[in-house]
Amino acid sequence: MGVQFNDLIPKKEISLKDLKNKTVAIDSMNILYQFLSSIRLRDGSPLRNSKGEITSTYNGIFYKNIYMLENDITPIWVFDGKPPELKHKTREERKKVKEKAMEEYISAKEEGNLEDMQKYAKRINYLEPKVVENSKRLLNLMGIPFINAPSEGEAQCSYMAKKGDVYAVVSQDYDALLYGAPRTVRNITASNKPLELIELDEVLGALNITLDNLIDMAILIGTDYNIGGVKGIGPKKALDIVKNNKMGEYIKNIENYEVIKNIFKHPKVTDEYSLKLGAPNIEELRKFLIDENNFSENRILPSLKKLEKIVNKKKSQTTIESWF
DNA sequence: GTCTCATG
DNA sequence: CATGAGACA
Repeated sequence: MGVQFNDLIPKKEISLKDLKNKTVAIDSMNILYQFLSSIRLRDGSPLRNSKGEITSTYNGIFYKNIYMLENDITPIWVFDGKPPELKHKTREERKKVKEKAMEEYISAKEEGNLEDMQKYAKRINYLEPKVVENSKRLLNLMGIPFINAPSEGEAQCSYMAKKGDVYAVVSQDYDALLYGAPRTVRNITASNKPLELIELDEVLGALNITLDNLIDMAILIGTDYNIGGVKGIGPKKALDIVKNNKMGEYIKNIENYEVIKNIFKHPKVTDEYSLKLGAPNIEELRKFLIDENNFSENRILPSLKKLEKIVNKKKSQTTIESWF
Protein backbone atom coordinates (compact mmCIF):
# COMPACT_ATOMS: atom_id res chain seq x y z
CA MET A 1 0.00 0.00 0.00
CA GLY A 2 2.68 2.49 0.94
CA VAL A 3 2.69 5.40 3.32
CA GLN A 4 0.16 8.07 2.41
CA PHE A 5 2.47 11.05 2.24
CA ASN A 6 0.28 12.49 -0.49
CA ASP A 7 1.43 15.73 -2.07
CA LEU A 8 3.88 16.50 0.70
CA ILE A 9 6.63 14.81 -1.30
CA PRO A 10 8.25 17.04 -3.92
CA LYS A 11 8.77 15.34 -7.26
CA LYS A 12 10.56 16.30 -10.39
CA GLU A 13 9.18 15.66 -13.82
CA ILE A 14 11.83 14.03 -15.97
CA SER A 15 12.01 12.53 -19.44
CA LEU A 16 12.84 8.99 -20.49
CA LYS A 17 16.15 10.24 -21.83
CA ASP A 18 17.23 10.98 -18.29
CA LEU A 19 17.17 7.25 -17.62
CA LYS A 20 19.10 6.32 -20.74
CA ASN A 21 21.89 3.81 -20.08
CA LYS A 22 20.83 3.49 -16.46
CA THR A 23 19.99 0.38 -14.48
CA VAL A 24 16.92 0.47 -12.26
CA ALA A 25 15.71 -1.85 -9.50
CA ILE A 26 12.05 -2.65 -9.80
CA ASP A 27 9.99 -3.21 -6.71
CA SER A 28 8.36 -6.18 -8.40
CA MET A 29 5.42 -6.81 -6.10
CA ASN A 30 4.39 -3.19 -6.34
CA ILE A 31 4.52 -3.21 -10.12
CA LEU A 32 2.96 -6.67 -10.46
CA TYR A 33 -0.05 -5.56 -8.45
CA GLN A 34 -0.23 -2.54 -10.68
CA PHE A 35 -0.47 -4.80 -13.73
CA LEU A 36 -3.00 -7.01 -12.05
CA SER A 37 -5.33 -4.18 -11.22
CA SER A 38 -5.01 -2.24 -14.44
CA ILE A 39 -4.72 -4.82 -17.22
CA ARG A 40 -8.33 -5.88 -17.52
CA LEU A 41 -11.06 -6.72 -19.95
CA ARG A 42 -14.08 -4.50 -20.40
CA ASP A 43 -16.04 -6.12 -17.59
CA GLY A 44 -13.18 -5.54 -15.18
CA SER A 45 -11.97 -9.14 -15.09
CA PRO A 46 -8.25 -9.80 -15.54
CA LEU A 47 -6.77 -11.51 -18.60
CA ARG A 48 -6.69 -15.30 -18.30
CA ASN A 49 -5.36 -18.27 -20.23
CA SER A 50 -7.54 -21.19 -21.28
CA LYS A 51 -7.00 -22.86 -17.91
CA GLY A 52 -8.49 -19.81 -16.20
CA GLU A 53 -5.17 -18.67 -14.75
CA ILE A 54 -4.57 -14.93 -14.60
CA THR A 55 -2.12 -13.67 -17.22
CA SER A 56 -2.39 -9.88 -16.87
CA THR A 57 0.87 -9.92 -14.95
CA TYR A 58 2.80 -11.66 -17.74
CA ASN A 59 1.40 -9.21 -20.25
CA GLY A 60 2.67 -6.30 -18.18
CA ILE A 61 6.10 -7.79 -17.55
CA PHE A 62 6.62 -8.69 -21.19
CA TYR A 63 5.77 -5.31 -22.63
CA LYS A 64 7.34 -3.21 -19.91
CA ASN A 65 10.69 -4.98 -20.22
CA ILE A 66 10.75 -4.43 -23.95
CA TYR A 67 9.72 -0.83 -23.48
CA MET A 68 12.58 -0.23 -21.07
CA LEU A 69 15.21 -2.10 -23.09
CA GLU A 70 14.12 -0.18 -26.16
CA ASN A 71 14.87 3.00 -24.28
CA ASP A 72 18.25 1.72 -23.07
CA ILE A 73 17.12 1.21 -19.51
CA THR A 74 18.17 -2.02 -17.81
CA PRO A 75 15.52 -3.40 -15.46
CA ILE A 76 16.37 -5.56 -12.45
CA TRP A 77 13.29 -7.14 -10.91
CA VAL A 78 13.40 -7.56 -7.15
CA PHE A 79 10.95 -9.89 -5.42
CA ASP A 80 9.87 -10.05 -1.80
CA GLY A 81 11.23 -12.72 0.51
CA LYS A 82 9.94 -13.41 3.99
CA PRO A 83 7.98 -10.42 5.24
CA PRO A 84 8.65 -9.01 8.72
CA GLU A 85 6.36 -10.49 11.39
CA LEU A 86 4.54 -7.21 11.79
CA LYS A 87 3.27 -7.31 8.24
CA HIS A 88 0.84 -10.11 9.00
CA LYS A 89 -1.80 -7.73 10.24
CA THR A 90 -1.56 -5.79 6.99
CA ARG A 91 -2.01 -8.94 4.99
CA GLU A 92 -5.08 -9.95 6.95
CA GLU A 93 -6.52 -6.48 6.49
CA ARG A 94 -5.96 -6.61 2.75
CA LYS A 95 -7.46 -10.05 2.56
CA LYS A 96 -10.60 -8.74 4.24
CA VAL A 97 -10.87 -5.89 1.73
CA LYS A 98 -10.57 -8.36 -1.11
CA GLU A 99 -13.13 -10.72 0.34
CA LYS A 100 -15.55 -7.86 0.72
CA ALA A 101 -14.86 -6.75 -2.86
CA MET A 102 -15.56 -10.30 -4.01
CA GLU A 103 -18.97 -10.24 -2.30
CA GLU A 104 -19.75 -6.86 -3.82
CA TYR A 105 -18.65 -8.10 -7.22
CA ILE A 106 -20.91 -11.11 -7.03
CA SER A 107 -23.92 -9.04 -6.09
CA ALA A 108 -23.15 -6.50 -8.83
CA LYS A 109 -22.98 -9.37 -11.28
CA GLU A 110 -26.34 -10.67 -10.10
CA GLU A 111 -27.78 -7.23 -10.64
CA GLY A 112 -26.06 -7.00 -13.99
CA ASN A 113 -24.50 -3.68 -12.98
CA LEU A 114 -21.49 -3.44 -15.29
CA GLU A 115 -20.11 -0.29 -13.73
CA ASP A 116 -20.07 -1.80 -10.26
CA MET A 117 -18.68 -5.04 -11.62
CA GLN A 118 -15.72 -3.13 -12.99
CA LYS A 119 -15.28 -1.22 -9.78
CA TYR A 120 -15.21 -4.26 -7.52
CA ALA A 121 -13.40 -6.61 -9.90
CA LYS A 122 -10.46 -4.24 -9.75
CA ARG A 123 -10.19 -4.71 -6.02
CA ILE A 124 -9.94 -8.46 -6.27
CA ASN A 125 -6.29 -8.46 -7.02
CA TYR A 126 -4.66 -11.36 -5.32
CA LEU A 127 -1.31 -12.37 -6.74
CA GLU A 128 -1.13 -16.17 -6.72
CA PRO A 129 2.23 -17.68 -5.73
CA LYS A 130 2.16 -19.60 -8.99
CA VAL A 131 1.86 -16.35 -10.93
CA VAL A 132 4.89 -14.97 -9.11
CA GLU A 133 6.85 -18.13 -9.93
CA ASN A 134 5.85 -17.95 -13.58
CA SER A 135 6.73 -14.27 -13.65
CA LYS A 136 10.28 -15.21 -12.68
CA ARG A 137 10.27 -17.86 -15.38
CA LEU A 138 9.18 -15.25 -17.88
CA LEU A 139 12.00 -12.95 -16.81
CA ASN A 140 14.47 -15.79 -17.25
CA LEU A 141 13.18 -16.48 -20.73
CA MET A 142 13.58 -12.81 -21.59
CA GLY A 143 17.11 -12.71 -20.19
CA ILE A 144 16.16 -10.14 -17.58
CA PRO A 145 17.81 -10.50 -14.16
CA PHE A 146 15.78 -10.84 -11.01
CA ILE A 147 16.66 -11.00 -7.35
CA ASN A 148 14.92 -12.78 -4.51
CA ALA A 149 15.22 -10.38 -1.60
CA PRO A 150 15.69 -11.91 1.85
CA SER A 151 12.84 -9.78 3.16
CA GLU A 152 11.14 -6.71 1.71
CA GLY A 153 11.83 -6.12 -1.99
CA GLU A 154 11.70 -2.38 -1.53
CA ALA A 155 14.45 -2.56 1.07
CA GLN A 156 16.65 -4.58 -1.27
CA CYS A 157 16.05 -2.15 -4.14
CA SER A 158 16.91 0.78 -1.92
CA TYR A 159 20.07 -0.89 -0.70
CA MET A 160 21.24 -1.40 -4.26
CA ALA A 161 20.46 2.21 -5.12
CA LYS A 162 22.32 3.44 -2.06
CA LYS A 163 25.34 1.37 -3.06
CA GLY A 164 25.18 2.88 -6.52
CA ASP A 165 24.64 -0.46 -8.24
CA VAL A 166 21.42 0.89 -9.67
CA TYR A 167 20.44 4.45 -10.44
CA ALA A 168 16.99 4.41 -8.94
CA VAL A 169 14.18 2.34 -7.47
CA VAL A 170 11.10 1.90 -9.61
CA SER A 171 7.94 1.87 -7.52
CA GLN A 172 4.63 3.67 -7.45
CA ASP A 173 4.80 4.40 -3.75
CA TYR A 174 7.19 6.33 -1.61
CA ASP A 175 8.38 3.71 0.85
CA ALA A 176 11.80 3.34 -0.76
CA LEU A 177 12.57 6.79 0.63
CA LEU A 178 12.22 5.36 4.11
CA TYR A 179 14.83 2.73 3.33
CA GLY A 180 17.15 5.51 2.22
CA ALA A 181 16.87 5.12 -1.55
CA PRO A 182 18.43 8.24 -3.07
CA ARG A 183 16.05 8.14 -6.05
CA THR A 184 12.64 6.71 -6.76
CA VAL A 185 11.09 6.76 -10.21
CA ARG A 186 7.33 6.65 -10.76
CA ASN A 187 5.32 6.13 -13.93
CA ILE A 188 7.78 4.47 -16.28
CA THR A 189 5.06 3.88 -18.81
CA ALA A 190 4.35 4.40 -22.46
CA SER A 191 1.17 6.27 -21.59
CA ASN A 192 1.28 10.02 -21.25
CA LYS A 193 1.49 10.12 -17.46
CA PRO A 194 4.37 12.34 -16.38
CA LEU A 195 7.52 10.41 -15.49
CA GLU A 196 8.46 11.41 -11.95
CA LEU A 197 11.73 11.40 -10.07
CA ILE A 198 11.73 11.66 -6.30
CA GLU A 199 15.06 12.43 -4.71
CA LEU A 200 15.63 11.76 -1.04
CA ASP A 201 17.88 14.78 -0.59
CA GLU A 202 15.29 17.01 -2.22
CA VAL A 203 12.55 15.64 -0.03
CA LEU A 204 14.50 16.11 3.18
CA GLY A 205 15.64 19.55 2.06
CA ALA A 206 12.18 20.73 1.09
CA LEU A 207 10.65 19.55 4.35
CA ASN A 208 13.73 20.58 6.30
CA ILE A 209 13.92 17.31 8.20
CA THR A 210 16.23 14.30 8.55
CA LEU A 211 15.65 10.78 7.26
CA ASP A 212 14.99 9.80 10.85
CA ASN A 213 12.23 12.41 10.98
CA LEU A 214 10.77 11.11 7.74
CA ILE A 215 10.59 7.58 9.14
CA ASP A 216 8.91 8.93 12.27
CA MET A 217 6.43 10.76 10.10
CA ALA A 218 5.67 7.55 8.24
CA ILE A 219 5.09 5.72 11.50
CA LEU A 220 2.73 8.47 12.66
CA ILE A 221 0.80 8.37 9.38
CA GLY A 222 0.83 4.59 9.18
CA THR A 223 3.05 2.01 7.49
CA ASP A 224 2.61 -1.63 6.47
CA TYR A 225 3.70 -2.47 10.02
CA ASN A 226 1.25 -0.22 11.87
CA ILE A 227 -1.71 0.27 9.60
CA GLY A 228 -3.52 3.55 10.02
CA GLY A 229 -0.80 4.98 12.24
CA VAL A 230 -1.82 7.29 15.04
CA LYS A 231 -5.48 8.17 14.85
CA GLY A 232 -6.16 11.66 13.56
CA ILE A 233 -2.65 12.25 12.26
CA GLY A 234 -2.01 12.76 8.57
CA PRO A 235 0.98 14.08 6.65
CA LYS A 236 0.55 17.68 7.78
CA LYS A 237 0.31 17.03 11.50
CA ALA A 238 3.07 14.42 11.29
CA LEU A 239 5.41 16.96 9.76
CA ASP A 240 4.57 19.44 12.47
CA ILE A 241 5.24 16.86 15.18
CA VAL A 242 8.68 15.81 13.97
CA LYS A 243 9.74 19.36 13.25
CA ASN A 244 8.84 20.55 16.70
CA ASN A 245 10.50 17.65 18.48
CA LYS A 246 7.21 16.34 19.79
CA MET A 247 7.74 12.77 18.60
CA GLY A 248 8.57 11.66 22.13
CA GLU A 249 5.02 12.35 23.22
CA TYR A 250 3.67 9.88 20.68
CA ILE A 251 6.19 7.07 20.79
CA LYS A 252 4.84 5.56 23.99
CA ASN A 253 1.45 5.13 22.38
CA ILE A 254 2.76 3.48 19.23
CA GLU A 255 2.91 -0.28 19.42
CA ASN A 256 6.26 -1.77 18.33
CA TYR A 257 7.75 1.62 17.55
CA GLU A 258 11.35 0.45 17.94
CA VAL A 259 10.78 -2.69 15.90
CA ILE A 260 9.19 -0.74 13.05
CA LYS A 261 11.91 1.83 13.04
CA ASN A 262 14.49 -0.92 12.89
CA ILE A 263 12.80 -2.48 9.86
CA PHE A 264 13.42 0.73 7.94
CA LYS A 265 16.84 1.52 9.30
CA HIS A 266 18.35 -1.96 9.25
CA PRO A 267 16.39 -4.11 6.82
CA LYS A 268 17.52 -7.57 5.81
CA VAL A 269 19.25 -7.33 2.45
CA THR A 270 21.70 -9.34 0.42
CA ASP A 271 24.84 -8.62 -1.60
CA GLU A 272 24.44 -11.73 -3.64
CA TYR A 273 23.02 -10.65 -6.95
CA SER A 274 23.93 -10.21 -10.56
CA LEU A 275 22.83 -7.30 -12.69
CA LYS A 276 23.74 -8.82 -16.03
CA LEU A 277 21.30 -9.16 -18.84
CA GLY A 278 21.28 -12.54 -20.53
CA ALA A 279 20.25 -13.70 -23.96
CA PRO A 280 16.52 -14.29 -24.30
CA ASN A 281 15.26 -17.69 -25.30
CA ILE A 282 12.88 -16.64 -28.04
CA GLU A 283 11.59 -20.13 -28.80
CA GLU A 284 10.74 -20.91 -25.18
CA LEU A 285 9.39 -17.41 -24.72
CA ARG A 286 7.02 -18.01 -27.59
CA LYS A 287 5.87 -21.26 -26.04
CA PHE A 288 5.33 -19.62 -22.69
CA LEU A 289 3.29 -16.78 -24.09
CA ILE A 290 1.43 -18.40 -26.94
CA ASP A 291 1.04 -22.10 -26.04
CA GLU A 292 0.94 -21.86 -22.29
CA ASN A 293 -0.83 -18.57 -21.81
CA ASN A 294 -2.80 -18.07 -25.01
CA PHE A 295 -1.34 -14.74 -26.03
CA SER A 296 -2.25 -14.04 -29.61
CA GLU A 297 0.67 -14.72 -31.89
CA ASN A 298 -0.18 -11.86 -34.24
CA ARG A 299 -0.18 -9.52 -31.36
CA ILE A 300 3.13 -10.37 -29.73
CA LEU A 301 5.13 -11.07 -32.88
CA PRO A 302 6.19 -7.45 -33.42
CA SER A 303 7.35 -7.27 -29.80
CA LEU A 304 9.30 -10.52 -30.07
CA LYS A 305 11.00 -9.16 -33.17
CA LYS A 306 11.77 -5.98 -31.29
CA LEU A 307 13.32 -7.96 -28.45
CA GLU A 308 15.53 -9.88 -30.87
CA LYS A 309 16.60 -6.68 -32.50
CA ILE A 310 17.54 -5.09 -29.19
CA VAL A 311 19.54 -8.16 -28.22
CA ASN A 312 21.45 -8.17 -31.48
CA LYS A 313 22.22 -4.50 -31.10
CA LYS A 314 23.50 -5.05 -27.57
CA LYS A 315 25.57 -8.04 -28.64
CA SER A 316 27.33 -5.98 -31.24
CA GLN A 317 27.99 -3.26 -28.68
CA THR A 318 29.38 -5.44 -25.91
CA THR A 319 31.84 -8.27 -25.73
CA ILE A 320 30.50 -11.78 -25.51
CA GLU A 321 31.82 -12.16 -21.94
CA SER A 322 30.05 -9.13 -20.54
CA TRP A 323 26.80 -10.08 -22.20
CA PHE A 324 26.69 -13.63 -20.93
C1' DG B 1 3.29 14.00 -35.34
C1' DT B 2 -0.15 13.64 -31.50
C1' DC B 3 -4.19 12.19 -29.53
C1' DT B 4 -8.10 8.96 -28.26
C1' DC B 5 -10.05 4.63 -28.32
C1' DA B 6 -10.78 -0.46 -28.21
C1' DT B 7 -8.51 -4.61 -27.33
C1' DG B 8 -6.02 -8.47 -24.83
C1' DC C 1 -0.47 -2.06 -18.68
C1' DA C 2 1.13 -1.50 -24.05
C1' DT C 3 -0.37 -1.77 -28.55
C1' DG C 4 -2.36 -0.62 -33.12
C1' DA C 5 -5.84 1.72 -35.62
C1' DG C 6 -8.08 5.69 -36.82
C1' DA C 7 -8.99 10.75 -36.46
C1' DC C 8 -7.11 14.90 -37.20
C1' DA C 9 -3.93 18.05 -38.99
